Amino acid sequence: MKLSKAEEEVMNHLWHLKKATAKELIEAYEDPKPAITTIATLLKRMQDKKFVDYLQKGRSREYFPLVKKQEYFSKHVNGLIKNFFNDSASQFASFFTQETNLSKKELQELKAIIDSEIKKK
Amino acid sequence: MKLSKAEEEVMNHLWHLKKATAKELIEAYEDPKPAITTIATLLKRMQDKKFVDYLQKGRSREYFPLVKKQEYFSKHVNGLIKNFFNDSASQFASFFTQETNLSKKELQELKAIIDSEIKKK
DNA sequence: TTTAATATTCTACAAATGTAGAATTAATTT
DNA sequence: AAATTAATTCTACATTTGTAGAATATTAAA
Repeated sequence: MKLSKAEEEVMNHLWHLKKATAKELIEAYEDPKPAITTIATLLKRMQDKKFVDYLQKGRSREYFPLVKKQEYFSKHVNGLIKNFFNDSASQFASFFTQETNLSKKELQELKAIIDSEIKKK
Repeated sequence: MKLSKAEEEVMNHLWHLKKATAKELIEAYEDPKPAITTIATLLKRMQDKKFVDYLQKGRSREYFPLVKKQEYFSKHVNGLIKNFFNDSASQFASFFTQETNLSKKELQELKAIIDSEIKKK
């Protein structure tokens, strides 16, 4: 199961805030902010899909993520890789490295990360 | 503008084949293959969106991509990065490196690519 | 407690998507 | 030429998505 675009945006705010009410989520949006009922609808759908749950706090609900960004995202990336790069992560990686505009500094950082990953193997 | 999931799949086959008729595209699918009318619908929608065009070849049409995979994909990735990593490609990169299961060999290749990218800067 | 404010749910609806049968057109074979 | 086959277009329809007003319930303020 996957979140829709609009749901992903909610989720993203929620990951960031860790937990939040509908109202707080709206605040996280840029203008033009969506109607609160829109957020409510999305949250309900997300709950159906088991991506969030909530705790009743006073009169309102405090939603929280049921999946970690990492988890969600790694699945997402894997789908992407499968879809576009015939399941070759390294093909994707090299593409990525060449196409995104990483600065020299960022590339060096990335290299360091890769080095430490290599050491782990 | 973006392609839908199903359209992306057609596009992917098309990038691979370079050019193809609806029929040839279907062959590229795994079972259960979609109906040819489904492919036709998708191709027409993709044409409306200016992602493909065709040349009439005898009785049928030979479709070809109007956008390069690279182009399409780099936009796509950038959207993804923006969406999930607050526009930080390096954040995405390090995530990616740690989350996907690249082998030692692949990591070393990646490192080499990064090195050559660093040199270019 | 009447009223006002707030939160949540219902209902709605247009647009996009996935999917494909029916109809039509064009070419090929009898 | 008539019948068959193949390609393309039309039409259709169920789902999913984005969006939010109307209705309802709950709580706080007057």
